[in-house]
Amino acid sequence: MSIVPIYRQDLRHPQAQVCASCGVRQFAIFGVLDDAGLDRIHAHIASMDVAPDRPLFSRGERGAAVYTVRSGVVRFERVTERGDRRIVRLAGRGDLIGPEVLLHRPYADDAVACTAVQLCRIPRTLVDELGQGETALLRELMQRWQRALDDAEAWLADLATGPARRRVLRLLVKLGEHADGSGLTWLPRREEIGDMLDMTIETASRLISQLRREGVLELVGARGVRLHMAALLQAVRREDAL
Amino acid sequence: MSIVPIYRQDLRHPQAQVCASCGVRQFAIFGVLDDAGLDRIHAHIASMDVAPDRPLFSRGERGAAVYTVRSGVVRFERVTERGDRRIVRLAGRGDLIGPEVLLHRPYADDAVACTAVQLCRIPRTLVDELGQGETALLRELMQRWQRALDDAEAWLADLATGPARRRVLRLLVKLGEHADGSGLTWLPRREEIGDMLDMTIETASRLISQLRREGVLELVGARGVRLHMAALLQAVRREDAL
DNA sequence: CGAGCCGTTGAGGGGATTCAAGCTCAGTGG
DNA sequence: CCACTGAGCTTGAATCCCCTCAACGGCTCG
Repeated sequence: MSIVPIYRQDLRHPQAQVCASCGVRQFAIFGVLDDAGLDRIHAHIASMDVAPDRPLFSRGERGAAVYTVRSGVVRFERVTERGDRRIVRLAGRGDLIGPEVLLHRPYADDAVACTAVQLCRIPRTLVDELGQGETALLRELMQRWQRALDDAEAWLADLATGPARRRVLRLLVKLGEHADGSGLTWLPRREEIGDMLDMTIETASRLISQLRREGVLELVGARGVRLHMAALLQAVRREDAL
Repeated sequence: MSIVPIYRQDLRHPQAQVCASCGVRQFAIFGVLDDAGLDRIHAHIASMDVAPDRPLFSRGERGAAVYTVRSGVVRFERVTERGDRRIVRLAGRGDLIGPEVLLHRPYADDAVACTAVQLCRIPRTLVDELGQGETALLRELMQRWQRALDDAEAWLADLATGPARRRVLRLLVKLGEHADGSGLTWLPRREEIGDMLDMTIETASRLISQLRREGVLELVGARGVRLHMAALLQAVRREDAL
């Protein structure tokens, strides 16, 4: 986990304009601030890289920062009382991670990088200060919260319902939302698919193989898939039509 | 759905001090306001009653109000693309319903009363105005959002995981949280249990009957249960211990 | 009293799990 | 260079849980 401070004092510094020109600025929490607002905060924000399968934080931990995802995919996990893992949500580019620390609460989930992940680390105190004056910032925060809630409910309705094949297909659709231009995206390990969809690794494997044979997807390397969206969407529709 | 305005101008009016003395005030969104703050808003807040199985609002509808639950249980539903209903969350006393309208968004779910429900109806514009000055109110709002998010994820981890018997047991535990003093609480119809736990009404019925025979619960009237918590919690533990 | 809804229970079949055996492939060290 | 190893993936066979289909009983209500 490497941390790089983002300097902006010296505008000629190569990283000087990182925040202002950040590609995800429009998606990120500080998108509502003008350049002057950014000037007040840039020095406190750090850029971070997290390697696949590395944890960002753990449930119960009392953190002092929230994060914005610049690139990559992060998963939120919980351990059920039976002792097995359940993945309850994914976050991608532009999503806010760990807003509960702004309320001085411990993190609600384990957060783990799925792919290589780039983050902006935002100290809690920074948001506390800004929140005094900037109502717009608070509104933006509420937007994020609502989006997360919506994602959670959609996950429940889409990925926790119906037979295994249907759940896998819907997961693929959701993974497709994080794909790059060519439809190439991250494919979880079979065990992770199992923890997302509440099924065994064998069932997950059988279904992925079956969909590969049907031409819905193509495995690319160890952790990659190329989704053939036409075939995928058709398969989903066929599944939903009874 | 009956609506009763809450007056406070005339302190001798029987409903005059409803807001100030409201039993759920500490749980509700305006708990952070002092009496002076309450004075500015009470005239705009209406008390509402909703009968069981009556809708509060529908997904996609552009509402102009949020609600606080004073008593009763409300469920949030979605219709999956396959066309069947999925209940994604419950809300009880003190919970905030429909905060997405504060962001000028349509309601995210269908909301339906499970039991008889008492609500406070709070117009969006009121929160908008207050939000300008009262940062404390915005913070309180964020608390609600985070709680809802946490509930949604807990629902996923608890009620969408594992074999049917386990899911029913955990649902009973969750329903027990909304119970009155004597352990008497609302029991969903078999069909509703099915929509919560993704199982058929037959499976739900079999398991409820089985638990009744085991002495975990007692049916009381059409929609009531008395939970025997000791036996229930023991059954849950036995389930989790493999 | 019949109609309709809701809940219960049974029998049979199907889909997912369990148990088990190979397979692929990257990394390691002889 | 290549066997060796282990983790992850695949596939098969048997079992079991849950769904499907079906019949029936209790209850309310017109």
